[in-house]
This record gives sequence, C-alpha cells and structure tokens, in this order.
Amino acid sequence: MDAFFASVELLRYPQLKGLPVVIGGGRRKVDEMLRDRFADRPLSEIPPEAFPLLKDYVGRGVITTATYPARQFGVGSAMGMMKAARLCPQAIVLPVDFDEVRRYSRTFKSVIREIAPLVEDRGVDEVYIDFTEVPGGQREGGRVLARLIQKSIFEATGLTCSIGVAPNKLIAKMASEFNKPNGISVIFEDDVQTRIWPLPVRKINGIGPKAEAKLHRLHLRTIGDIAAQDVDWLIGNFGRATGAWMHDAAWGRDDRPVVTESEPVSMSRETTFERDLHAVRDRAELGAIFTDLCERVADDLQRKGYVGKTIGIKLRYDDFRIATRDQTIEQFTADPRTIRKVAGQCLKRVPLKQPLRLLGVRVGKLAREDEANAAPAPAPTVALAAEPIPDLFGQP
DNA sequence: TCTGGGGTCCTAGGACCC
DNA sequence: TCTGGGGTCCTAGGACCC
Repeated sequence: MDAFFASVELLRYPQLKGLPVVIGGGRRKVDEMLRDRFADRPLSEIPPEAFPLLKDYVGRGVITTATYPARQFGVGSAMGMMKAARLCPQAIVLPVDFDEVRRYSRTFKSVIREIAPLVEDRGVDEVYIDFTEVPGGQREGGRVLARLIQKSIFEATGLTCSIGVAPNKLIAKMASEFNKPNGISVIFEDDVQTRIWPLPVRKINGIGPKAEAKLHRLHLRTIGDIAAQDVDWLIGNFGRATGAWMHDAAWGRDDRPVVTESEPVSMSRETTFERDLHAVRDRAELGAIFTDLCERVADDLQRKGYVGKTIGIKLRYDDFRIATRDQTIEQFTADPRTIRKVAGQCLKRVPLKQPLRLLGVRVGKLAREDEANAAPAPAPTVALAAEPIPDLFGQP
C-alpha cells in the first residue's frame, strides 16, 4: 500500500491532499483536539491551517509514514521527528490511528483474497500473492490481474497500492518499488541482469545496514557486484548460510513458497518513556508502567486465544544499548499476575544502574489456549532400562 | 536533531541427556 | 588419568522487516 498510514488519514482529511503530511509521534490526540475545536463542522472542512505542524512538535518519536509531498523534503519513515522538523517544518503531523489502519488493512486483504486466494500476510500494509493458479493470472505476465487487484482495492477503499509481478517473492518485492506510487511492474527471469543488477545491494530484502556496510567494505555496491563473486568467496566472508543465500539472491533465485497461514511465535508490549527513568528514583512510576505492560500482553494473549511459557523483559538504556532476560516456566499462561511475577524475576537479573528509556514485556513459546490445556491427560509413564552392555573387548 | 512498536529468524554457548 | 558423539532445550544478543 502506498504511504499507507498517511493515505488512511487523507481519506478522513481530504483537504490535506497535496500537502506534506507526516504520521508518527502518537502521544497527542490531534483528531480529538480538532474535533473539539471544530465540533460544528465535518472533519473534511477543517481548514489545513488549523492542523498542527512539525515545527511545533515536541517529544520523542519517529515518523511512521510521510506523504509523497513530504518525501520531497527528504523526510521519510523511521526518521526522528526532530530531524524531520528541520527538513520540513511546515509539514502537518498526525498521530497513527491504529484502529482505522487495521480496518483498512483487513478490507484491502479481503478484496485481494476474493480475487486470488493464496495470500501471505507481511504486516498491515503488505502481502505476497500467488498468481500461479488464478484464472488469467498469466496474461501479460500477470499485469492484467495486477491491474484488477489495484482497481478493486481502490474502489473498495480509495487507497492506491504498487504491485510487483515476478517469478518469485524476492524479485516481486523489489519490483513493487519500481513504480511507486500506484504502479505496476512486471519482471521476468531474463530481466534480472538489466533491471536487478544495477540496484544497490540494500535493495535486497534481507540486506540491512550492517550487511550493506560490510559489502561496501568489500567494495561491493550493486547487486551485480555480488552476482559477479564466487559463491565460495561470499561464504568465506559471510558464513555458509548467508554467503550462499546472498549469491542466490543476487542471481534472482528464490524458492520460498507463499505461506498463507502461520501461528504467532511471541507477543509483546513495550513503551518508550517521555523522559528517561531511573530504577530507584522513579521506582513507583516504573512499577506502574511495568504492571500495565504485563496486563496488556496478557490481554492480547487472551483476546487472541493464546498462552505462552517463556516470559521475558526488554530494557533500553539511555545510551540505546538493549538488554533482554527471559525465563521459561512449567505451565502455559496468559495470566497477568503470573506474567508480572516471572517478568519481575527477570528484571532482578539485569543491571539497573543506568537510566532507562524503554521497558518491554514479552511472552513467547506460544500455544493455542485450547490445545495447550487439552494436552496432558497424565499418561502413564513406562521406563525401560536397557540391558547392561556386555564388555565385548574386556576379559570374558 | 537523537533514534517507535511489534514482530521473525539466526547464532552461539551452556546445561543436560543418552 | 583423560576424556566421544550425538541430540534437545534454554538463554542472550543481534540483524532485519513492516
């Protein structure tokens, strides 16, 4: 989906179309504020001048999405608010409306599933779709079906998306970025050398800042540069798994299937404080936040019908270093008090002298609540001791 | 100008078992 | 006195993604 979070807000405030808008921050209820001030008028008639600006923004936070006009100023997602404010002070800031985003997410995904049922979820704003068995899925290399999906999503939601069609997920993902926004790009196997090789290594889904830096140190800047290397040389530098994967990726090889169903592995809640907190000095405040996080994970687990048996905490210190501790317990649980107790024990095992900026609580090793409880009708245990092994080589 | 929140997967060492 | 070869599970950290 194109600039998904921002586009969702533009549906509510169409008067902001064409203006630089960023989504993020989140602590302020801007829409409520506007609603109070302009209670007598529909949201779409609130003048753009009434919206809060990035230059007036205070607080910690990053940009989740920027509209295309905002991107012209170099503002982009994951950028700190303060930096963005310097680049584009006149941009309008709005908080993320997660409920609204989830609603549109469900809608666009169900539109796709009606057309092509094999869909893999990749978060709120992204999916992989298997066109193989869809009637007409091969016409014009998939372009016809891609157009139908784009049109259907727009009719249902008013939102645009960009689609990449390719022989596998790796290339499709790269292709989806070729024609943003509202574009379609079809890449065939034979196009890898001309369309993929010139791209920077970072465009490979799975190569992040660390791998990019290392590749640069080795004087590899484009995907073609990687493709030109010997597999064994890559393995020597990056290890067996990563080296081989990198070589395949650079040659456009990827045989991962589109996975339509998966079970969650963990659920967590974390929060960055408005100011850094100290374990001793801010004990009460921290304690309240901690309990709240435990209750929220427990609530998430219960609402979704899961229980877990590994409970852990995460801290981020003021210098941005991260520490985690976890503990696996005997019984599956989704009980807030149990989670709080075990997480509290984890907290005792971690250094707490430094100021903290973030605290998180995580529950892993998940199982479906019904299955975890249906499990052990304590079966009788039988132990069979092996015969003593005869001493074949010793004295008779 | 300091940098969110929710995830997944991988690695590596150690405990423990047969 | 010295010391095998499998395997699983747990824990901590880190890279990466949306």
